[in-house]
Amino acid sequence: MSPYSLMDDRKKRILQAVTDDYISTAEPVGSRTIARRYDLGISPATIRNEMADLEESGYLEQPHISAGRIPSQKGYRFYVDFIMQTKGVSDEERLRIRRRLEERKRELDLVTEETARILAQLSNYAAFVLSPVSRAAVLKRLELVQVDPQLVLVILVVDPGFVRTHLVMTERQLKPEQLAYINSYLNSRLRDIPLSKIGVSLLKEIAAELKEYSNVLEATLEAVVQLLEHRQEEAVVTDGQINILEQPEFREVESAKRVFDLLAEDDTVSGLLVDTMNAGSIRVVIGRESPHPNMDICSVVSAPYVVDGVPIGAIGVLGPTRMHYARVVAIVELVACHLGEILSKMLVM
Amino acid sequence: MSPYSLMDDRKKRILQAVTDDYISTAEPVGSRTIARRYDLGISPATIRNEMADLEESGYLEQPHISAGRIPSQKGYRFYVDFIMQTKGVSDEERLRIRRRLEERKRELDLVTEETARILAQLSNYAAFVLSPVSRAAVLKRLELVQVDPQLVLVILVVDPGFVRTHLVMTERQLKPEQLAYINSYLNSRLRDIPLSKIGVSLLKEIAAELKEYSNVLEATLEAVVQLLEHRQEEAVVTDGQINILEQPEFREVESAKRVFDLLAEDDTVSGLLVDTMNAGSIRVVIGRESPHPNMDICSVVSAPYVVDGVPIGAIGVLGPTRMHYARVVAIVELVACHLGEILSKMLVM
DNA sequence: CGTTAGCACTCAAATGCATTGAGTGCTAAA
DNA sequence: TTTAGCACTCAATGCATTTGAGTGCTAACG
Repeated sequence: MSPYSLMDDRKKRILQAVTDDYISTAEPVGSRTIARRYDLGISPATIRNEMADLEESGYLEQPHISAGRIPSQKGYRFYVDFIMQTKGVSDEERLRIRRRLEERKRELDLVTEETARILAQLSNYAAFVLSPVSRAAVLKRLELVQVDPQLVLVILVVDPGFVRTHLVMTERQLKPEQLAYINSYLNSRLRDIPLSKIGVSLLKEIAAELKEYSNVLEATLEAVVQLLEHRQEEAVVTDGQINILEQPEFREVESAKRVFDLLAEDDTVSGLLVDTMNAGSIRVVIGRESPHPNMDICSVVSAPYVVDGVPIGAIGVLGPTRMHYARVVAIVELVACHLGEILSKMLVM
Repeated sequence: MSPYSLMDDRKKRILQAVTDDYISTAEPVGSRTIARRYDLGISPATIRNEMADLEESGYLEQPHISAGRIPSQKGYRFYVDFIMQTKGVSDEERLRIRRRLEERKRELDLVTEETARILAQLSNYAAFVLSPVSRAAVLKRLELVQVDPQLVLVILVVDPGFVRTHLVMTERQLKPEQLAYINSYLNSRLRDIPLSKIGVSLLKEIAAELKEYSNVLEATLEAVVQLLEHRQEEAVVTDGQINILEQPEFREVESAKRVFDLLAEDDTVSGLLVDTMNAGSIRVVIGRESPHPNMDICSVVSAPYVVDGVPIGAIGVLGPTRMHYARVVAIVELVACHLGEILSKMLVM
């Protein structure tokens, strides 16, 4: 028997009322309150009966016997899936989002940072952005520049969208012709190769072919590996952690600390975002639905962003389980959409 | 009359006992406790009398009339200036610091991040690092590389120690000779010029001289300005904010939030570090000695780090006024010293 | 038969009050 | 000058009481 078969329309409206009210007040909601505040045309007694049913089937729970009800995990889940209507974002806000992103269009890092900031400000929760990684990303160019008798600058240009540099010490200075030769050789071997194909083995092969320059090359190629890895590490940008402290459920420092710990472990957050990216659609993870123990008191709304129909990253908002889902879902969806559009302009180059 | 004239040796020892005890327990200290825990050879009554004197002259205060004493701001100041002995750091720790820094020696950003992390871990407070900026920094090289028909990569190499890149859109593709010409011209004008001298006026002048390429140059030079500014913004790296939540004085979320707000405003922290760098020596700022209102419940220990005798940056630790000054001062001094040494190896190139 | 009113019941939170204990200042004795 | 003794203060603690919002159950109502 599906659990939802028990859910008639009136129960739905009551669950909605309880959830809406609890989301905005953070106080358990009683039957009287609902009868007063929401015009359902039924008496507190009837509401009590319905609430008892809802509790029995697991959508509501009582912190203690003589308190009002609050939504359970299952209740939030039902609310998110079948009840709430995502709240439209005002045109003005929409415009502001777009404008702020446009302004930062120049550099990829800045766009992701700005996105995180926008999300945090709009949602009033903590926000994070997984930087765009493209499976199709290719090494566009690899350049060595002698900047000093003993220093070579390695420049990696990756398409779509980022540039990394690294300084390498060399023992002897290379002549310009030598450098030019190495450059053109490296580019002939590596240009337009997908990053995923560039591994230690390929690089070793190249080093062997150019072994007269092994001196420079070893360090250089090691740097290449590092740079490509380093990018992965850096992939998550966070903002708005402070907002966590505004939430009444985190008034006790203990619980706040658990959330901060959660945010500090990059793995957890980035894993979640990667999952969302792969899933390819907006996701709402409520409390213990996530395996992570510190997540039990939190929910996360996350969405991938898409360029040319391919998800290349994801964004997310983390708040208490009592999260303003309707609004946050709308915001996350909207921001993800704008971000995708902006990036598609930037990355198609 | 100097306030210190009243401070005989016994008073000093009592102030030390009170401060040490309060620093480790976070509880107001009474005369009995001191008599028991510290072997001063005097009775609680005597201690009471001395404490009354110390309170009168402003070194101690009472949270309420029937509680023990805690050090006042002035008390901490005296403790820091005249009483405490900075606590040696174990050789093992010393070695670990050095090794961790050595590992990250490759890239400047990584060194500052690692430094912040080390400081936070050792001190158990929040830590920050002002990235090295050298007044003597010069633009070592400015290179334009065509990476795509419509994209030019601007590379800035600054000595000492960092590289920035930026992508610029161009309307038409430049021929290699043209690019080479621009490159060599720009380098002839800008190479080895101190960053502080590179302003809008100089760049405008150059743009005028090369006005046949104004198309590319405008965007490029604008990017140069942005990059040099952007570096300033990014200058402070922070770590260990979570440690703040461990401190009993921040158990109330309100006060924790004030500190987080403080840390979130980059200006405050970076201003403080810049001051320290300019001052050229270790500084301890206690509570309201700082003008910033949210600092009243905090203290900061900060020290410049020095390359070739010149302070080029600063590091700092922020904790509650009840900070473990002796230990933190030792740590900050030590880390600053190691950082300076590591950087001098990196930057002299 | 679903809905509502009434009522007894529950329990967290707030309130009031006495107790405890760590701490103080003052005074007088050592 | 130091210390012992003593009266005093006051935050914190514990405990009983009250309050009030909320519930479940039952019986009456349309």
